[in-house]
Amino acid sequence: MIDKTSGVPAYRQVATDIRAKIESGEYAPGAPIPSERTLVDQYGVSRPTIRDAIALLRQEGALIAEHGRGVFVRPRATVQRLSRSRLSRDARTANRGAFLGDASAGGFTPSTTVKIRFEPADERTADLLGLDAGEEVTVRDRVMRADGLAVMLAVSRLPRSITRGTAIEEVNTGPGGAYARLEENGHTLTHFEEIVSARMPTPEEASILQLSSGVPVVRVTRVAYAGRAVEVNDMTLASDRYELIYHIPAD
Amino acid sequence: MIDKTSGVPAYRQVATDIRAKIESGEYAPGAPIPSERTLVDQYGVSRPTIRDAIALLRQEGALIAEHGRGVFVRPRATVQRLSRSRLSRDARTANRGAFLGDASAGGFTPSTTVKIRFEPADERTADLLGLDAGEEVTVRDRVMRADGLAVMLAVSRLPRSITRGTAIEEVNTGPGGAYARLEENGHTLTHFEEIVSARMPTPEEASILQLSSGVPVVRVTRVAYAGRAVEVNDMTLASDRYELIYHIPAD
DNA sequence: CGAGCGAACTGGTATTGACCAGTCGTTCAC
DNA sequence: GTGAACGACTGGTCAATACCAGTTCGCTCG
Repeated sequence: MIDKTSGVPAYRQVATDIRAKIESGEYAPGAPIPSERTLVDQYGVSRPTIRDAIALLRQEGALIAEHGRGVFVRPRATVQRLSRSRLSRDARTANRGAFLGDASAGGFTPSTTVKIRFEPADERTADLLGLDAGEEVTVRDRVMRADGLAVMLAVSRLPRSITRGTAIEEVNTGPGGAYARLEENGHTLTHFEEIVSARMPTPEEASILQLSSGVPVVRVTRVAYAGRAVEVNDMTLASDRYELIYHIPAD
Repeated sequence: MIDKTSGVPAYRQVATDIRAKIESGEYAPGAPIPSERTLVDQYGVSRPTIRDAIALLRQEGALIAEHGRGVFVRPRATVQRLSRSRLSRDARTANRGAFLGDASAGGFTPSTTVKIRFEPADERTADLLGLDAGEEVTVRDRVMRADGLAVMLAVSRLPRSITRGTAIEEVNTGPGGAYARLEENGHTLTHFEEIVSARMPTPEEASILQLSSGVPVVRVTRVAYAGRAVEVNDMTLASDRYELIYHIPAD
């Protein structure tokens, strides 16, 4: 099965073979593959070599290992497809915020934990919000959960000068969320800008979001404008549980 | 340095220590960390253990290994920030297509390779384009490069019934790109929908995009509508070289 | 009959040792 | 002086082996 003269490392040959068996359906999604020691016999290589192959496939997200149970083909992702296309005023007034709007569309039970703090603006925040570095900002640090499972981390920063005395500085921002409170105080929202990227999670993020290894996070930075920039929201999403949907007019 | 009684695996303790030294600046971005064999002496563990620690940090994207040279702290990503906010008719008429529009905004030299083929629609394509499975579609398979470096793979599928006889079936679609040709033929574009996710690359994608390990890809599926769905474009982007920017009106 | 213990599996961690394969500086021959 | 070759580094691969830790299930004992 393994060609030692090909120049291709043995562990890669094993990984390629297992990958092919996953794609062909011989190893079905959710089903276990043979144990490491069985694969050692099958391929005639040592256990570290088999483990290198499995590590590669785990990094690709194709396999999931469970201590004491076995190694499994990653099941198809739960397509939660939380539509994030709507930051419309209608949606805001109907719900309590953007995430709760996603929730009612996605058919899951949402919950959030919020921590409020105040801090001086760092350079990036000051730049995005048009403040001087060091000006005080209100920070809303949130963990969003869907049916109990954390799916998103979000850190909002707003100039304290426009949140003072409003429910935005409270854990519960009230009906319509922080954006509704902004509009009530004369900051009529004009548009949003979202910058999307992806990277591997830090160990802390992986722990909070309970990410299996090989699953990246999507990073979204949303800047809300009401004439001026009024909010920077840095969101970190589990890429295997969240899809972003954008609606773009043609002209 | 390593506490063998703590219950925390040695390779994780080493990884945590190296990560701290990166964050503190003791190991600077772009600079090499000590060689594996030096770290073996420093931490008093075996080489495979050191390699496990380095593998973990490579997977997190914190380190880059270069055979024969050393292991380096990943330098800050080149923020190319190719704005992809514009699918407007104005931008189309001014350039040759969406990617070339990004290019003129980003200040780099673009190049593409295109392969055209025709095939029956698979189930997903048929579903998205509102076709019967098996109907013929035109497939435009492209590799986009910025200053010679591949940054995006894109596979567009359009019903052959609306591309027949147009430059969309040619390698060079002419001024304004495929979207301009569609509009010339009576398919006035109304809106686009983009579904964004992320995952780890397949080995083939990693090879074409020259991704270092630990760098995920962003997946964007764009559906273009002209009354009906007229195009499905599956794009794969190198997340360390591309940021997506979306502009969202407030109401 | 049921609860619990233990054997036999699973993957996880770690060691020692060996050799291959790139990179780069130095040295030696021309 | 210059260029080729060598040596001393670097990381990459692989083996054989040992023991730890979580899971599962069957057998035994109450």
